[in-house]
Amino acid sequence: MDHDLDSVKTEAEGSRAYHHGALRAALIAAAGAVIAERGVDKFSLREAARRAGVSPAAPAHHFRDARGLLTAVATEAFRRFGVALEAADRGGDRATRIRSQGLAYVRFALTERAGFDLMWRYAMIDREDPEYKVAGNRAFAILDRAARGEDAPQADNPNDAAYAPSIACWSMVHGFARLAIDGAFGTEEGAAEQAAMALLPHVLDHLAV
Amino acid sequence: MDHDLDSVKTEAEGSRAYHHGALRAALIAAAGAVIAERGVDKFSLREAARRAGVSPAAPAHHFRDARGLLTAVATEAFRRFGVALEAADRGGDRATRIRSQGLAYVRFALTERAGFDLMWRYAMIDREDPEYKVAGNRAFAILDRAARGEDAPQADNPNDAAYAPSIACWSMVHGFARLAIDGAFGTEEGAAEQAAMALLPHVLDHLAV
DNA sequence: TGTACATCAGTGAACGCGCGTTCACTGATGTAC
DNA sequence: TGTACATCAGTGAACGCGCGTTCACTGATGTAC
Repeated sequence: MDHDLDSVKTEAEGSRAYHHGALRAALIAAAGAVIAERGVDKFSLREAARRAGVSPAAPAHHFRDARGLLTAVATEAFRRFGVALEAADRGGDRATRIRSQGLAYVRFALTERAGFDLMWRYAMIDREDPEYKVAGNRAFAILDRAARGEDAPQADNPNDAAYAPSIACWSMVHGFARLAIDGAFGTEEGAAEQAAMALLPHVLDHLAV
Repeated sequence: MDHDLDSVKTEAEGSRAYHHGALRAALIAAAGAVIAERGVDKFSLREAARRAGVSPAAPAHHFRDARGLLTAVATEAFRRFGVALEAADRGGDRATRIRSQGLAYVRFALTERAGFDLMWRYAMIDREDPEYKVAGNRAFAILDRAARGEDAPQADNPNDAAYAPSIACWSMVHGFARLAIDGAFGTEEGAAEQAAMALLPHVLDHLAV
């Protein structure tokens, strides 16, 4: 959770004049806050600048454009995502690890909805950005190690059928998370979380690896 | 596939003056074409009106506002979706039916990406619209009958654990479809389709019902 | 069958909005000598 | 240690844009008598 604007700003306190000091980080935090509050669709670069206490032209010195900033936000989200998956994994047999990571996957999606949304919104970010790709691949690798075991052979082609067990896990938890977020289990406040608690453990029982 | 603007327009040809004759249908078709071409995010009511050959104020006579039009588009997409699932189901045992519908689910998502996207974009549509809800529930019921068998008991609460087998299927195919659409299996032209062909059958092997 | 008139389905101009980006600029920083 | 100056990181005004919706209107349709 890094949407904490104040903490970022405080770091730079004192140099409260022309030079912000940590504007790059502050803009990423502000942009995260904007999408968390208004939704990914309603993001605006001006609003992010406004929240960072800076003129609308300032972001251009740190990010090429709005897409560049959002790509950085998505990359950070992917990193936190990887960390969350890793932290949830307490070892054990494959079935156990898959359950732990699966629950963490959905928990992250529901907790950081906006970030999770953005991570996959390729219309708004630059998927070819190297840092974004690294963060994404790293998250998948963590999931893959749990699903196929620590020393499963790595195929050359990422679409190799050998990855089917991992992709099956991934698909199921990703689908569940998306359905929950998108209101398939109810649109009322908290419905997604409730459905996750009531249904996810049983749903994961139907995953055969 | 109903994004065929011309066919709708042709119906009304002759009365080429003030009254369009079938503007409601034409607007739905035009809006479908807009999102198919530019993506859901880039939809614009004015553009849809333009394509239907009508002034930007005209849609207001048939739909409350932009959201109303998009809700109608999403509803139509959900209907076609249900039809596609039903058509794919050639009977057989549960495993067979699940495979058939699962393949159809992903095929629909990849073929009608924009419509599929919109169906779940609750920021852009009115999820409480009765027709939308009916179309959505109907599609789920079709999937549910295949996954749990024709005469499985219906629970009162749609989040009842009894539905776990259906929601497991749903999650897996939905997740796979989303990942494919969102470029997780490659961002090049046709990568999603190729991944679906190469991976989906193996992925579905990991579904235990 | 003809006519008056209400209703319906359009027009097109105008509104105000917030957006992303560009521009010429200026203040602060840091480095070379 | 002091100073000149290049570079960096900001400003704020302005640009043009396309949008959704509103408005007063008008032409076509259909219905009551």
